[in-house]
Amino acid sequence: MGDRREPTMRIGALAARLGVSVDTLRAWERRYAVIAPARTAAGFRLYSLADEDTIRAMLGHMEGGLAPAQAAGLARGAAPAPLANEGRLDLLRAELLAAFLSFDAVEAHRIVDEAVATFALPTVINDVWLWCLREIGDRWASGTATVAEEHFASAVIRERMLGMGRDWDAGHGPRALLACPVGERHDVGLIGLGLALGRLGWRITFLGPDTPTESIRAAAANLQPSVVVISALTPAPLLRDAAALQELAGAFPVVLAGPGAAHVVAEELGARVVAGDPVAAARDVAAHLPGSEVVARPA
Amino acid sequence: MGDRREPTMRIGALAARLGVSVDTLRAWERRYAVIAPARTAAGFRLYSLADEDTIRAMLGHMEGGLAPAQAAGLARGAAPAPLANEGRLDLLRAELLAAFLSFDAVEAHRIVDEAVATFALPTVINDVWLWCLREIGDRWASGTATVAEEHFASAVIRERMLGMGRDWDAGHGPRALLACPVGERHDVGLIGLGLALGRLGWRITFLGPDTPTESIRAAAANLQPSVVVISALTPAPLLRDAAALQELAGAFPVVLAGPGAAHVVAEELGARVVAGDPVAAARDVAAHLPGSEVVARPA
Amino acid sequence: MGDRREPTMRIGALAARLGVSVDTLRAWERRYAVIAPARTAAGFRLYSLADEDTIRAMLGHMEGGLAPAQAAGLARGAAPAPLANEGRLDLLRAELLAAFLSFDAVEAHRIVDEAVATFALPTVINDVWLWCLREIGDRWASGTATVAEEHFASAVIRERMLGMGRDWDAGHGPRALLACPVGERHDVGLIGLGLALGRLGWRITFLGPDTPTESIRAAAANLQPSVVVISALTPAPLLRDAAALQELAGAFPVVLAGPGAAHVVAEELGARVVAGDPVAAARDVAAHLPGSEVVARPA
DNA sequence: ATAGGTTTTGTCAAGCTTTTGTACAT
DNA sequence: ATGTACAAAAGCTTGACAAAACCTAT
Repeated sequence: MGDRREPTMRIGALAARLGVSVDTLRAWERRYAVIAPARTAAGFRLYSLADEDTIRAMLGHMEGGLAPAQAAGLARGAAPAPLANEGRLDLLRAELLAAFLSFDAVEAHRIVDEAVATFALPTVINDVWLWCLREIGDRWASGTATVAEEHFASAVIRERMLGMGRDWDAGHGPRALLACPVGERHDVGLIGLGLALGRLGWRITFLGPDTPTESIRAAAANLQPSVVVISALTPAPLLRDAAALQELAGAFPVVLAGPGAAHVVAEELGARVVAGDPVAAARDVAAHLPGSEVVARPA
Repeated sequence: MGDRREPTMRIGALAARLGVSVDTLRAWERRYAVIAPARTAAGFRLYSLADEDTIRAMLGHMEGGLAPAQAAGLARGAAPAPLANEGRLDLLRAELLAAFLSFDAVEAHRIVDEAVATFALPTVINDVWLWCLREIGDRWASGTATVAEEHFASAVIRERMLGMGRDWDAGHGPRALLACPVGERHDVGLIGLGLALGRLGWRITFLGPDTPTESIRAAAANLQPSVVVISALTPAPLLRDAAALQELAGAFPVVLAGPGAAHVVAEELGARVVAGDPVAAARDVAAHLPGSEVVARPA
Repeated sequence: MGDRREPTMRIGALAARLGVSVDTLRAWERRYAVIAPARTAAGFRLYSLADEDTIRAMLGHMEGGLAPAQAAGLARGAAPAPLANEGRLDLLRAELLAAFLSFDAVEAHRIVDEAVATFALPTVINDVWLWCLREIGDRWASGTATVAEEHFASAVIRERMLGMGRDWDAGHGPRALLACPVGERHDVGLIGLGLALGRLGWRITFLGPDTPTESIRAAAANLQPSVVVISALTPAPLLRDAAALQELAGAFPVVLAGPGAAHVVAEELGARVVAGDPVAAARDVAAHLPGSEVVARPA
C-alpha cells in the first residue's frame, strides 16, 4: 500500500516539508526538469514521496556547495528509490544480478554487504550468490550474457567467500581438506561448502582449483584430515586420474561433491557422495564425520 | 462485542467528537465521497465508528499538510488489505516461536530469513517479530516459559533488526535521533520504529537503550535532527529526568513512543505522542515532519 | 555510479572546499595547466572530485615547502601511493574513530567492512573495535567526548559483532552459554569472546546483558552447555547474587570473564577465571574444555 | 587586482482558475 | 437536510528583475 510513488502532496505541502518556497520549486521544475509531478484534472501539481526524495538529494548536494543546476543533474540521475519492499530477497538478488551484468563491482560489494547483514550465511550462499551465478549461466545459455559477465560475477563472489573464510582453519574441530581436481577450475561451490562446514566447527584447508591428485595426497599426508572433499562440475576430471584418487580414498575418507559427483564414479573410486547444494552437502559431511564417536547429547 | 460498523452517531455527535463542523462533514461527503453514512427513516445521517476512523485518518493526513481532497483520497483507499499468504504467516511464526522456546538459533535464523524473503518489512516487524515476543511474554506470565526464552528471543530478533538497519542513516531524508531514556532497556520496539521510518526515506541515528538525557542532547546538538524519538515501556523513566527532557523538547521536536508515552507525560514535557505499534508510530512521525508546520487550519 | 571524474562543482564550490581563492584557481590553471576543468554550455568551469584530488596534492607539496610551479608539476603526474598492511591498521582505526565522533554510521559501517575484509577476526575485535571503544572512553575521561559518542559507537560495534555471530550456534562443537549478570549492561567484550570461541568451533548461546541468574540456570538446564561464561566489568554484579551463582557453579562449569572477574570472587563462587582480552579469554576457555577428552591431534 | 560583460537563480507581479470552509435560503 | 452561493486561500502561467557568481582581458 504505502507506495512511495503515489502522488499526494500539493505544492504548498511539499514546499513546507522541504523548507523551500513554492516559486523555487516551480522554477526548478521548469529550468532543470528535475521532477515531473503528476497533475490533478484542474492542473494542480501533485507530488509523490519519491519526488520529495529527489528534491532532498538535490538539496543535499547544494548544501555541499554545488550550484542548483549541477545538484539537479545529480539528483535526477541518481533516483533509484524503487523499494517495492515486498520480498527483500528477490529485490536484493535482482539488484546484485543487475550490478554483475553492468560490471559494477562497487555496487555489487555494497549489495553483498547488505545481503550478509540481512540474511544468515546459508541463505546468502545458496539463495543469493549461487542463485546469481546460475542466473548468469542461464543468460549465457540463452545468449543474453557473455562469458565475461560470468567471469566477473564469480570473481567478485569468490573474493567475498574467501574473505569470509579467512580464519576457517582456526580452532580444534575436525579438519577437512578441500580441492578441485586437475581440469576443474570452478571452485565457488566448493568454497561455499567450506564456509558452511567451517561454521559447523570444522577446520578447513583449501587447496583451490585445478589441483593435481599428488598435491592433494601430499597435503593429506601432512595434515591427516578427517575428510577430503573433492568437487567437480562433471565426472570427467574425476575419472581422468582415477587410479590415484582410488589410492587416496584408500588412505583417507574421500567425499565427492558437486554436479559431477556421480554415484558410479564414487563407487569406482571407493568414495562417498554428498549431494545437493553446498550448504546441504556440508551438513551431510558433518553428519557423517568418519571414524567418529558422535557425542550424542540428549536434548 | 460492539461492531465497529454499526451506525449509531448522528452528525452532531460525530462533529463534536472530531472537532469538525457539521457543514464541513456534509461537504466532505458530497465532494469526496469519503464516507457514505446510513440514514434513519426520516433521512438523518447515522455514522459508525468505522466512519469515524476514516475521517480521523483524513484529518491525520491534513495535519501532515495534505489538502482535503488528497487526504480524503488516501483515507478512502486505506483499507486494512488482508494478506494473501495468511496461512503462511501463521505457520512461519509458530515455527519461529518453537525455535525460540527450544533455544535453537540456527533454526530461528532460517525462519527469519524465510519471513524476510516472503513478507514486507512492516509485516515482519509487527506480525512476526513483535508477535513472537508478545507470545513469549504471555507464556512467561502464565508460567509456561521463563525469562531465559524471552532474553534469548529478543537477543536474536534485536540482532536481525539491527542488521537490517545497517544503512538506515544513508540518503538525504530528514534525520531522526532515536534513544531510550535511562532505566529503559527494551529497545526492540524503537528499533522497529527506526526501520519503518528508514523505509519512509528518513535517516536514522540510533543511540540505543539506557541513554542519559545529556547524551541525547549532545548528539542532537551535533546532528540537528528533524525529530528526536524517545521510547519507554512505562512512564517512569521519562519522568525521572523530566527537567532535562523538557529542555530538550524546547530545543528540538521531541516525540514519545512506546506504551509508556502517556499524554499526561508528553504534555508536561512539551513533547508529542505517537501511539500504536512501531510501524504505525513511524508513519505518524513521518506524516508530521516538524519544521514544516503547516499551521493549523481552523476547525 | 559515484564517478570521481564527473564534473559537478563550479569554481566557487571548489574554492570553498579547498580554502583557495577563485582567482588563484584560475591563475594556476592558466599558468601551470594542473587541471583542465570541463565547461558548461555558457562557459562556466565545472570541476570533478578528481580535479579536487589533484589540487589537494599540489597544496600538500606546497605545504612541504615547494614553490607552486614545482608543486603543480608533481601534482599533475601524481598517483596515490598504496599503503602497507601495517600503517593500514592505524589509518583504518583512526578513520573509524573519526566516524564515531561525528555520528556517521554509514561511514563507520564502510570502514568496518573494509577492516573485516582486510584483517583476521581477532585483530578486528581487539585492535579495531575494542581499541576504538577504549579510545572513546579515554576521551570521555578527559572531557574531549561525551557519553553520546560512546553510546553510538558501542551500538554500531555491538550490531556488527552480533551480525558476525549470527550462526555461531551451528555445528556439533562443545556448547558455551554466555550471559552478563543482573546489573551488568556492557556485553561487548562478552560478544567478542563468543565470536572468538565460535571461530574455535564452539557453539554459542548468547543470553545478553542483565540476565537474572535464574534465567541462566534455566537455559543451562535446557542446553546442558560444556561451560557457562559470565562477564562483568566490576565484581559487584557477581557478588549480588552470589548464592545462586554458587549453586549454578555446582551444577555446571562456570567461567568468569571481564575486568570484574576477580580471583577472590571466583574462589568464593567455585568458578574459574579467564583473564586478558576477549580473544585470549576465549582461547583460555577452549584450552580447558571441562570434562573433556582433549583429542590432541599432532599438527 | 580591477573593469566590464554574461549567466544563473531566487523572488515577485499580474491576471486568472480551483479549492474549500462557511453562510444562507428553501 | 439539501442546494446554492461566496469569499479567502492556494494554484497556475508568463514574464521580469536584481543580486550573486562567473567569464575574459587588461
